[in-house]
Amino acid sequence: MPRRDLTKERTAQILDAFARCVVKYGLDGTSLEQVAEEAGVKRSILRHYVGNRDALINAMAERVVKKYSQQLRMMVAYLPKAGNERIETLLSLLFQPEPAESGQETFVFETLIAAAGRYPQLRVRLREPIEEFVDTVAGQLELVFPHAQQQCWTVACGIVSLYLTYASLAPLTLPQAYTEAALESARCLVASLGQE
Amino acid sequence: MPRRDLTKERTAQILDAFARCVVKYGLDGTSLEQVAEEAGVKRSILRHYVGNRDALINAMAERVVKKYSQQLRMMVAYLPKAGNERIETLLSLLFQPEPAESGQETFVFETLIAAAGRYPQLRVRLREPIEEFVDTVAGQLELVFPHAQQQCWTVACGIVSLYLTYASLAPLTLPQAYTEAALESARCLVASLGQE
DNA sequence: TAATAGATTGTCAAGAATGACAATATAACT
DNA sequence: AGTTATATTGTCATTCTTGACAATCTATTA
Repeated sequence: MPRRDLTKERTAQILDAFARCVVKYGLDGTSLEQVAEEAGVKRSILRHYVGNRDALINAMAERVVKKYSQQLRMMVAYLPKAGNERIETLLSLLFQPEPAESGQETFVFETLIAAAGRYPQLRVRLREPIEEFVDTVAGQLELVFPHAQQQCWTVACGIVSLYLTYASLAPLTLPQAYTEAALESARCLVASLGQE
Repeated sequence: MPRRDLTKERTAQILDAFARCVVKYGLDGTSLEQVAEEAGVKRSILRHYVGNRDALINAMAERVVKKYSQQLRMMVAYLPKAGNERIETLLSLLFQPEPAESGQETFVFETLIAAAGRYPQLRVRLREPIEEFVDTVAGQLELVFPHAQQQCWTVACGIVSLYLTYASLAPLTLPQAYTEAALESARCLVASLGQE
């Protein structure tokens, strides 16, 4: 007899709006009113479905983490099976010149990381996707370089680091040479695995 | 006949306080009142010497950029003269487990970068120290590997990227293994220069 | 069609943040 | 000691932000 439950839709709608606001005004620079307006709802609706600011931030972190994990899995699924090509494709996907829609995604992610110092709940929650990222890349490397798993993990760490900087410096709009250098460095790390 | 000009002292005092506040509450999460309190002055003083929020942010960016440049120069001056040792010392200085006082410094720097999207003045101003950082590292590498300057620059980009991630993930307090992996990756990049 | 649970809107009050400016105090110099 | 330029303090009005809650609307089902 009750009415259809809109919780999921509304929540998604609001969190997406929040993400866009974070890009525009910063995590602490956005008021709930702005988020509501961006989402096209009244602030009372926001309050009803998500709650206060803390709840909003936690919910968004949860959403970002899930999306990140999904994208990662999709990327791995998309890779060709041939060994060498597989790694090269992985790298070119990570360091493609247009992070496109993923750009906002990653920016929000980095913003949350930077805020982890003040929102301790985030610290715990955000470690996981980083570890997953590194482990996934390491796993792919091990497929091609089954000897020396230790070094695969180290290189994976390096690649992820390079990628994260590449993403976090995006707001500065540095010349493309920097991106290319990041990709080149990543290739260099991979190459080091084949030499011993 | 007038009174002594305190502009420099007060400004420094206020900007340092602002930096500490940014760590605690975020760039947009700190009110001018908080900054004033942290600095131990009235808000009117802050307004008198620095101005409104935009002026405060710009002034801090200026200060951070200068400090960064200084620290970089000091670090280079401190390096031993012997070629190989020189690079190794540089790396261990960058990736030392305790970024110590530099920790806050770098965090503020990254915060400003992340905000560059919303404060276009920052975008222009913050490119410079990044470029200087890369060029300086590249210069050091060229001392040891004078052939192939192109590759020195690429590797320098990689090292700086690794360092920045290492610094930006600090709020997550990841296991030390990640730091070590970053250092190891940096060494690996340097090693690649000696092989051709 | 009537009942119900949930969606949606509106409004109010308390508090925080900021900008502006008047007023006072004080060090330095003649 | 008096003058002067600057330091410092205090306060007011305006706007923004948020939390709370009452009131209304509407889809769904019996």
